[in-house]
Amino acid sequence: MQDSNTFALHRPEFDEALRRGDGKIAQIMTTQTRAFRAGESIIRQGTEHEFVYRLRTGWAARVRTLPDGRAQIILIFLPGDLFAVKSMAMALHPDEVIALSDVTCEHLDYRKLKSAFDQDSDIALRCLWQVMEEERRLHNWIVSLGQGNADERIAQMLLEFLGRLTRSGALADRSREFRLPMTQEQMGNLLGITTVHVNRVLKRLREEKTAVIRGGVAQLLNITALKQMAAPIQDPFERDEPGNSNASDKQATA
Amino acid sequence: MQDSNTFALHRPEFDEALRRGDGKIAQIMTTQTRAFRAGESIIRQGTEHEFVYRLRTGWAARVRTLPDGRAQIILIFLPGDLFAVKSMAMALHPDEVIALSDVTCEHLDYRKLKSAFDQDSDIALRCLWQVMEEERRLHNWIVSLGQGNADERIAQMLLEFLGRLTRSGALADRSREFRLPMTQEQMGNLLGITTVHVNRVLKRLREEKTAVIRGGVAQLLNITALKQMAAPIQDPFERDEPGNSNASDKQATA
DNA sequence: CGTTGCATTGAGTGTTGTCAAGCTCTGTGG
DNA sequence: CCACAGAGCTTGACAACACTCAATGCAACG
Repeated sequence: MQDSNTFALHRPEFDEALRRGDGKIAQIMTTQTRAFRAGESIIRQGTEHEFVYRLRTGWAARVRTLPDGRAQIILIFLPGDLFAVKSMAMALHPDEVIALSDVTCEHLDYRKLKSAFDQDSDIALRCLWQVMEEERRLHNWIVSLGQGNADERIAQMLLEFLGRLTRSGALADRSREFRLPMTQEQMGNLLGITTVHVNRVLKRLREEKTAVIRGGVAQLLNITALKQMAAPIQDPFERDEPGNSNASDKQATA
Repeated sequence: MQDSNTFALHRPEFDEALRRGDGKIAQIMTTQTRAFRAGESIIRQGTEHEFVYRLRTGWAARVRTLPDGRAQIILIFLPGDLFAVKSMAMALHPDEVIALSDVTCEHLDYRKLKSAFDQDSDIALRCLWQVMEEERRLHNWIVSLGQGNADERIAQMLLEFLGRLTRSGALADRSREFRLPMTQEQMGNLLGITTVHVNRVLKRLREEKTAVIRGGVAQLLNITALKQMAAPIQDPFERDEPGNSNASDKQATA
């Protein structure tokens, strides 16, 4: 979260406060650390919860499991993200949060965070920002699910991961390869399509040398092509973000 | 927003503060009122915005319009809702907000709200709550779009409207009829299906005497049937909400 | 009466889902 | 070292839900 682009979309006058808040939260949370294995449940559906979490390493996902066994992944959390900020105002969690890979995360009693929240506007702003940034992603995702076909959704997903990892500093600026700790079934649950269809699209992307997703690693070989695929449903701002789309992308694809 | 059920899902210790915050915000905003006709744009896509709004009467929607002309309605605002709370932290609006019916709303410079926010924790909590409640609805909507078929989505939409209107006090507790100021095209844009298909499902609901949507008015004739339709994708908490599902519903359907 | 916006309906198409089988890889235990 | 099991990936054949295109109906309005 050191990268100055992290807060690029937001009012400049808050940038400093947000960065301070980020550091402060990381600091007050650092005393309480927990580890989870891939597949474990970090927060269980329907439980009362007392904690706000900060993901330190690994990937996690918010999942809603339906009575008939279907599941929808609502949101993916990457290192640096806060989650269950809602604990501060909601009694019960409607969804489960599971570890997609091995995970370490810090947590803090929501009452403690709430009092820090009241006393320190940097911390309040950082929490608010997390909620708003998530909301922005949720909006994008709704557009994706509502209007996009399978190709568009998959391209959008890959670009979102690349962008978030790059902006959070977890990835070298020019790197187009990252660990993607999700099975095709999980991708299907995120994208609202079946495993079989995820597989068909990934196969085509591989054949077309656009992207190779294999063994938990994603290589985005042709960013331009992915952007063209995702373009119809893309967040209008996403295109202008630094490190995400610029001249070098187009050159890199030749 | 007088109804005590409004905040039923949330930690009881905050209920009072939320209600106070709601009143205070309504009060400080009440000086600045604007009116819009159905179809007008309240906030334009991509513009810089200075205001936070509170919807007083009428329905509004957050819409993302895609380059190729498709549109997705991301969220529906009903009377009492705050919107563009994000103005406090984001410079540009990625989406448009349009008036679905004739609308009146109050607004306030985000800086003024921000300073009220800093000085009064009731107000801060009310803003935070708005964002979180929206997030809850967004989560539900993602499940709906990702996992539901057209029938399930339409049933879910109708029940959500009924629940929100009832909880906000805009509707008598036992009433199953409300103004629904949306065209079938707009419903399609909300539900992620085409106008033609919306029409076919509504026709069937009408024939089955489950619900009649006509001339901007919705009559939910058979709530139980609608709940059965929506059940597979329903928010687990939604079922337990007061005024939404209870014995009287089942009786009312015979 | 035209016109305009919205609702309705039909016929044909296609993207995606379903079902089912086989494959690959990895770890484990004999 | 091999056999086996299990998880995840891959593929094919077929079905279906929803889309497209296109026409018509209908009411409100100038």
